[in-house]
Amino acid sequence: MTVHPDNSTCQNCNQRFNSIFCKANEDHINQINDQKICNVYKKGQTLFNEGSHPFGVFCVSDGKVKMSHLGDDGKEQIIRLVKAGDILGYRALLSGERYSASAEALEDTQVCFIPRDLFVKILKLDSNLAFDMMKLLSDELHRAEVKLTHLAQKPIRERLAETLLFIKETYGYEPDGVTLNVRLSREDIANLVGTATESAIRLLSEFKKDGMIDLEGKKIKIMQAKELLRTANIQD
Amino acid sequence: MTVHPDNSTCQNCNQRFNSIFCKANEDHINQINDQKICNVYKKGQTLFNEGSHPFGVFCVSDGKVKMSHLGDDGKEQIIRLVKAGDILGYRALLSGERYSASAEALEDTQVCFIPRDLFVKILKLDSNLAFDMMKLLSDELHRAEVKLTHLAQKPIRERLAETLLFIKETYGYEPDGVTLNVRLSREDIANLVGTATESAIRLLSEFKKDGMIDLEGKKIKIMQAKELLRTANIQD
DNA sequence: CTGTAAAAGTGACAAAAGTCATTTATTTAT
DNA sequence: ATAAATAAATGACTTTTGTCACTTTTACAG
Repeated sequence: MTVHPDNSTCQNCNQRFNSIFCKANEDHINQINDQKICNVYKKGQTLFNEGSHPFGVFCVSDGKVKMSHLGDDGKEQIIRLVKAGDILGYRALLSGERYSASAEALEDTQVCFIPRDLFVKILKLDSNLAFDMMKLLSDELHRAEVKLTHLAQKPIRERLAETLLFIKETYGYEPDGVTLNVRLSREDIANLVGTATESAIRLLSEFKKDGMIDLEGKKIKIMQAKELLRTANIQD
Repeated sequence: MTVHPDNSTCQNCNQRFNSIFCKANEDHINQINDQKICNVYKKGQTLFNEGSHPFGVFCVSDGKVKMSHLGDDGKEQIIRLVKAGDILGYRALLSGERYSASAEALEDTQVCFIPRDLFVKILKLDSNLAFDMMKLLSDELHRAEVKLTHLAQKPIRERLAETLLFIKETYGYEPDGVTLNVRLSREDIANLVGTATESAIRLLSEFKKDGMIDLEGKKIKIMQAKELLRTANIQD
């Protein structure tokens, strides 16, 4: 991971005006800056595990993280993809519960940890931040409810197409304008779609044969976004 | 529906200390009482529809409501069961979006409408309420994520057992101590489980044959909760 | 009441998706 | 650079679940 000297303070963080703290006042930003603990997680490393206690929230300044539940039979279900500027770990903290999901770095990722008490204090003092937090939770709830409905009602083919578009929305393209800007294993893709790895592999091959995508190892290129959207069959 | 004269003010509402407003101060309760608009919805009537604008939140003082998404192919997915003491309509309001779900009374239901501006104002002034709201959203998000995982990974038999236990948790039993205190159509049950109506019917019959439940029209009696729990195969 | 519509229930069949075994390719560590 | 481990791909097969057509039962309006 590149070292970002200008990035080591919250004031100069490249996500300063991109995160939920964008509207926070200088005083609060300074307090966060004083108490934050920065950390780099290598690809595959775990930020926290399902079942452990939350002691604060994580703020991602660079990198990518997946959050997942372990199903009752040990199969992973990915419930969220986290990008730079996002925070994570707030759900359990605000519920007053242990983590219900695990978080794992998808690539080398730079994260600042904000202690619980400070986060809660600022949330109490800054009602705008509290409203932004409620909006964030409401938006996530919406996403979860839509996903839940699609899992119950849509065939895997449509869900895979939707998932690819979702990855595009979340992480965007590489400079070439077609390659998804993240490397996911076929298993991760399957765990995002909610299907068996083999089924995901087969359908990806079909999508390639149909010319909608192109596959080069873990690189996925979106060749026909429109056709993919049609395949996803999204009406909302 | 029985008329509750003592129930017509928030101060005397039988859900006064059961709702999210239980810790609100007297002044705020008085303001809510002054501005609230009470209404009775008959069974089958709609409180609001997916796609329309939220102008406030609903507080249920008596009755039961289902909230559901319409899937892309027109099939309904029930995403929440609402009981007396619960509020509804807050998700869209806090997101600043239109309703993403519809709400329909499952039986005659008494509801108070709290205007948007008042709700937001009190939320801004009372940080405890704001935190309770964040907790509510976080809990709902957790529920949605668990449900999403189960939809992706568990067979319908397990999900139906889980759904019956969920209905029990939500609405409890009638005085006999075994009959679920709500009448749902087979279609509603299927839309809660996320399956075809015929599959739900078949499995309910199996559960009855196995002695776990008893069916009398729309009455469902839980005969062996433990066996049902084992069938649900829940590890968390 | 009683006819009509809606809901519940059933069977046969088709489609979708998962599982298992095996091969091939790609990483990774030494 | 190369062996070993891990991931991807593929085929055959099974299981699960959905669909359609139909019968029976229940609810309800006139």
